[in-house]
Amino acid sequence: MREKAVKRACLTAACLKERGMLLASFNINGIKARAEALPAWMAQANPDVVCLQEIKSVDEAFPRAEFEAMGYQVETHGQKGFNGVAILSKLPLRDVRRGLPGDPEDEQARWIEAVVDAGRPVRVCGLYLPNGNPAPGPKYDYKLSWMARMETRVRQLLATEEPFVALGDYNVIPQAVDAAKPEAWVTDALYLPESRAAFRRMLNLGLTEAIRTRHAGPGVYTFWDYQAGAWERNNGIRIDHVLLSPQAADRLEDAGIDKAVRGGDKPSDHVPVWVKLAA
DNA sequence: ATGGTCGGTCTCCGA
Repeated sequence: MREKAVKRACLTAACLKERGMLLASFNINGIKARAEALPAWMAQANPDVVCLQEIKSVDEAFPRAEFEAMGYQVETHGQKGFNGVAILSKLPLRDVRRGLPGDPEDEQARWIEAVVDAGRPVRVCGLYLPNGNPAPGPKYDYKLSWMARMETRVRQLLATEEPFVALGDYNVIPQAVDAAKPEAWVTDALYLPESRAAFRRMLNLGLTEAIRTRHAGPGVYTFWDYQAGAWERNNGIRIDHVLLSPQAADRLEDAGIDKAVRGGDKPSDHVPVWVKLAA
């Protein structure tokens, strides 16, 4: 334990080469409600970088001091009541940007990015993609236009040929295998053909869907509804994703889902997903 | 076959 803590505190190039970089994403469904479960998971998983979604908090109300005391730099992009994203990092962050470009009228806090400036730098994009229900309707239109804006940003970042990771709650079930009961989702914005096609278009630009590379197959989910005993029945969907640019994918060592978190005390309806990159 | 839940707050809406 003690040895591990010392290792984690070490930011030299030699230490990074030895241990790589652990990046995670967790839709916490409210920072206040997760006041115990989130620090407990972080203390156990010890991610270098974690992107949070649905903090449901303004920046001033986010308990930053608690996470700073755990060794994290805290960058939030919050709003009152809904949405809200954050990046917490044990490694130094630079070039922090809040908001998805492409629509100055969009006031929803769903995108934050920053460059992790340690060893070989990696840009991290933390995202909370719109749910889009009910579909059709204005919320579905917003989802699809948001995804088009994200594709534009992804194309810009790909052109730099610098490694980046886009991780978060995508609110997209990519394939039938990613739902316990796909037939129940056929009219849902998370599974409609346009949503899936917009997600696939980004993959087809050359991104790697990291979780699928390690966990292909049925029964692998990241979200279980609070209703109807979904968790107990493993009636889940896989909607939290980690997409890697080609230069980040070169460094992929492992990827996973911390499924057990869903069975803990006062859980979010999502669980953390993570990737380990070589330094 | 069926009902059933949270979170933040806008005591309803979003998911």
